[in-house]
Amino acid sequence: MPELPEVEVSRLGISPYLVGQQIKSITIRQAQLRWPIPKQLQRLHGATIERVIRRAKYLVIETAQGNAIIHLGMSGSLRIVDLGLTPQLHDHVDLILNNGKILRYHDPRRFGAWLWCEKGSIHTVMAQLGPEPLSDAFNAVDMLVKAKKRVITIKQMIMDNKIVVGVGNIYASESLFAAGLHPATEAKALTLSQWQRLVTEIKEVLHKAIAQGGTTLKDFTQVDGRPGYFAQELQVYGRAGEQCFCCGNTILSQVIAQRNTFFCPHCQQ
DNA sequence: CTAGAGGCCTGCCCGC
DNA sequence: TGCGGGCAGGCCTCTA
Repeated sequence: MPELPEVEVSRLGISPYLVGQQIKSITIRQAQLRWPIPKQLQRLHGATIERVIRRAKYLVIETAQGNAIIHLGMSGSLRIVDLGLTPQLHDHVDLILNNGKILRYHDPRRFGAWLWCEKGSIHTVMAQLGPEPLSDAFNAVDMLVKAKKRVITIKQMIMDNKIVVGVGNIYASESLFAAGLHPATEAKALTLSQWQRLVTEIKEVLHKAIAQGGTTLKDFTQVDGRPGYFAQELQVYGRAGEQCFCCGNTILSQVIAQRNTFFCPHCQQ
C-alpha cells in the first residue's frame, strides 16, 4: 500500500483530530499484526497527544507517556470515525479520544504494526533508516557516492530504506519513468546529472502524489474514507500492455528483485 | 558487509 | 458456479 505519500496523507488527515486530545482508551480486537501489539500500548490510556509525526512510512503519535508507532504495511489504513460506529471486519485497533472521535486502524493482510517506544529512545525498526526523500539530505551527490559501492539496479537502490526511505514499488516505477531511466540500469553506471534528474523526479512525484491524496489501488483510503486520486496520474505502474501516454509504445513489465516493475522501453533507456 | 530468496496474511482475479 | 494458483502497495530474516 501505503508508500510515503499515503502515510503523509494519513498524517495530515488525522493530526487535526488527534493533537491536543486525551486518549480515553485503546481497543485492540486483533493483536496479531506483523508483530504482536505490545502490552505497553495501554500506557496511552489518559495520555494527551502532543504531536503526530511521520518518519519514512512510520507514523509516530507522541505523548508525555511515550510514543505509539504505526506502520500500515501493505493494506493498512487509518480513519477518523464517530464514537459508536460499529467496527467492520479487519478493524483491528481503536484509539478512543475525548472529542467523541475514534482513530480506527484497518488492515486486512495484517502486515502492518502498532509498536511502543519509550520517551527519548529510538525504536529498532527506525534505527537504520536512510534520509527522508523530501529533505536536502537526499541528494544526487550522496547517491552517486553510495551507488559506486553497490552491485544493484537503480530501481532496487531507490527502494532500499537504508539509502532513502519512503519510495515503494509504485513511486519507484513512476519516478524512473519521469526521469527517463530504465529501471534495470546498474546503479554504479549513473552519472551525476542522471542522479540529479532522478532525485528531482522522485521529490516531484512524491509531492504530486501527496497533493492528490495518495494512490488508491485497492485498500488505501484517506482519513475521511475517500480514495487517493493519484491513481489517475500513474504513467506506467500497472499499465503493462497499454500504450505509453508519451510515445505510444507498449508499456512493459519486468520482475526486478521479486517486484513487478513497469516501464516504457522507448522513453526509458 | 552485500545481495537474493522466503515468508508473513487476506482478498481478488483469472483460467479451468 | 466452484476451486486452485498466482499476485498484491512492505520489510524483516535467513542464507550464501
